[in-house]
Amino acid sequence: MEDGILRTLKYAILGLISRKEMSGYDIAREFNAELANFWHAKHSQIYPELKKLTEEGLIEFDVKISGEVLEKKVYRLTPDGAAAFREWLVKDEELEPTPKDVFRLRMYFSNGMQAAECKKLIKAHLARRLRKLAYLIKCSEPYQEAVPNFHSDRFGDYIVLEGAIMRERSSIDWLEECLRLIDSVQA
Amino acid sequence: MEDGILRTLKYAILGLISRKEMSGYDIAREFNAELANFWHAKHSQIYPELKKLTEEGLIEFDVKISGEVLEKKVYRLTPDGAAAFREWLVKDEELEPTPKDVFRLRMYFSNGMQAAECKKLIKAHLARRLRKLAYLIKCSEPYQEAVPNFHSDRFGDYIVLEGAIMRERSSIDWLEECLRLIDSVQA
DNA sequence: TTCGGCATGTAACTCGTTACATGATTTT
DNA sequence: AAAATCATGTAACGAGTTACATGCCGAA
Repeated sequence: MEDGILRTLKYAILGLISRKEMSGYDIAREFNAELANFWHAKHSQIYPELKKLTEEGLIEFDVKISGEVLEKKVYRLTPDGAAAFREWLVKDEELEPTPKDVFRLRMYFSNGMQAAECKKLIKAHLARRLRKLAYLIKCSEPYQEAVPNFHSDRFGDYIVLEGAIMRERSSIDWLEECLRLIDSVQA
Repeated sequence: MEDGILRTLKYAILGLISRKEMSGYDIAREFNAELANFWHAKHSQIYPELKKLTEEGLIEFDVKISGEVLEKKVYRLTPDGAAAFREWLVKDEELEPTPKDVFRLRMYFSNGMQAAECKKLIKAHLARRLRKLAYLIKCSEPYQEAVPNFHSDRFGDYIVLEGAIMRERSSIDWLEECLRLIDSVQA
């Protein structure tokens, strides 16, 4: 009974490395691309974690040289690492606490604003959400012709992207509903 | 130009106290009731924050006695505190990074599972989400007869609850879509 | 009288961010 | 020659959790 704490970054990294060999830099790049729609991490968190996972014997690396001298550590899973990842992957966990949302917190206190102020705030937020939605839809274009096969790793990419789009649309619907409610309800 | 860091807990507490006088215990209770749908905090974080806000001159308290000796610190905003809260409330901020989601992370790596395993995991998660949705709908019942007026503090309660319901439905739609996709797409 | 809820706090720890620090390689 | 990107790390701090620690009050 270890791992009372979650260490999700650990498994995110193991999962990425299980797909293909990667350096810390590569991992950081992934965490700031499409993956960022449900997980992210900075290199300052990644490098120490890679060191720790190496010490725990879950991953190992070879040093590759780019150009003349620049060193690059390319990591892969050990059998222990692959087993640890597998075990985590199929674990059925309780719902996490709802993530914090500063905008919703503001809306909770909306009675402290003028209706006009509040609507302005919502409209600005809505514009950002619409831009984000447009970006996500653009990302999903390559998948629209044919849904990837379940056993390819593009299947995971595809479903989480679809999820992000649905989540974004739901936020937008809510914001529009808020605007309607304010108009219909202010004294 | 202070507050480069966010200190959102600070404003969540100021906002709660602005509605009515509260003790640390009361605040902790709020943070684990309906409010938990977009913000939460434990008493171990709240008490030190209250101390800090008092030192900063944003809140002040009277000690009330319950029964014979039990002391209770009832906090209220100072004028400075009210001003600081107002300023934060109407601030238009950038979109936050998408919140982390362990379940979506697992789905991203779904090609590491058998289709049957994956569907089982999704169904278990779906059941939890449906329970949560039922709970949220129950919470929203008191508001259904008449939408609260914009200037009452029940308006904020109402719209964030509606938002939580819409978000939950969107998650559920996505999970059902995932199940359909797996069925339609496995080799 | 015991149990659940009221009430307040601190300590140790994990997780995550920003900033500090360095240097090589490729592209313009 | 400069700028962007590749590449790896550490230090200091802020945010949040779990566990420790104490004690009162009201109801069954």
